[in-house]
Amino acid sequence: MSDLLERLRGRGWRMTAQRRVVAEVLDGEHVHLTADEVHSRAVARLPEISRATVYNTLGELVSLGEVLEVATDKRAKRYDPNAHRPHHHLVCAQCGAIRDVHPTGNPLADLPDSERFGFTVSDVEVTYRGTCPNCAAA
Amino acid sequence: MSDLLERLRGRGWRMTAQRRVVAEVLDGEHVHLTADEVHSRAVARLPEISRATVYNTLGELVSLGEVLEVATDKRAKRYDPNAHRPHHHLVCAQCGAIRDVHPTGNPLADLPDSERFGFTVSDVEVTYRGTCPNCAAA
DNA sequence: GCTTGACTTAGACATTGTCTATTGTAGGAT
DNA sequence: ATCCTACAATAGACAATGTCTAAGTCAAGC
Repeated sequence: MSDLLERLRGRGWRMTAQRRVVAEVLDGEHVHLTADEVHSRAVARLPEISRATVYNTLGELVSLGEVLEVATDKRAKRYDPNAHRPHHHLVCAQCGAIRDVHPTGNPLADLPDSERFGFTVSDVEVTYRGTCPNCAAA
Repeated sequence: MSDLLERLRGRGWRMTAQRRVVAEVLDGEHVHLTADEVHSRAVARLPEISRATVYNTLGELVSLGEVLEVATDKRAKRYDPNAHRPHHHLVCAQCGAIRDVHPTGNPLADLPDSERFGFTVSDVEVTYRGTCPNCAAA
């Protein structure tokens, strides 16, 4: 994670207490947090940090490719710090729990040219849905 | 689409002007509309229909499995009337245009048991991202 | 043609995200 | 070490999307 801070500094990021805290929150936690959850945790460490700053910082991290936005079908976007290891997601349809998964195969290769409609396809996102053990037991 | 209305009546749906209009809007259009777009088009045919009714009706159609919710990473959920033919989506990262696509292969088979964490996996959603011809030209 | 419970309505409310004008500050220049 | 300045942070208004409630309306069975 100091890796992360180093990389950011290397890219000309001005280092501020707020940005450091946001980066630390993302790094310390392996669940995928919503922007609001990031804000709550950031406030715990730096009470005067504002919502706008958290949103701005998350947006910058996404632009820089250090963090991924994940749109499960829940309401809020989630932020995934695991941007450098490609992976997909498994989501519990009932409680919303998320796990990172690594399917075999390459879905990009499964989309024939005839199905690309002239698009330049750069990325695939695979979301598996199901029921987690906890919810199945209930 | 009268198919759809038949099926719904068969399931004990009370048929109202509002519900008919929502079903017609979804059926007549092959783009994936947001709830708000559905509302706008419904209002054009039935000016006094309320937003809440459109949301309720869409939610009911989703529960009944007649329509799918699609969460691209845009802000609003989109509603996909094509629920009975399995397909995935190709999204333009710039303008948000969506196409239905039919990749080969079966992503469900690509998720080994060891990567399922005890979940009962029932569904996969694949979203390809890229740049559409229009945006590439610009 | 009644009755009744499901449906619809308007609009308040909730959640998530964005923008703006102002104030603060990191980091280079002196 | 101090000063400058552009970039960053702040509070809070605003916007977009979605949910809920209380009261009125109507489809469908009798």
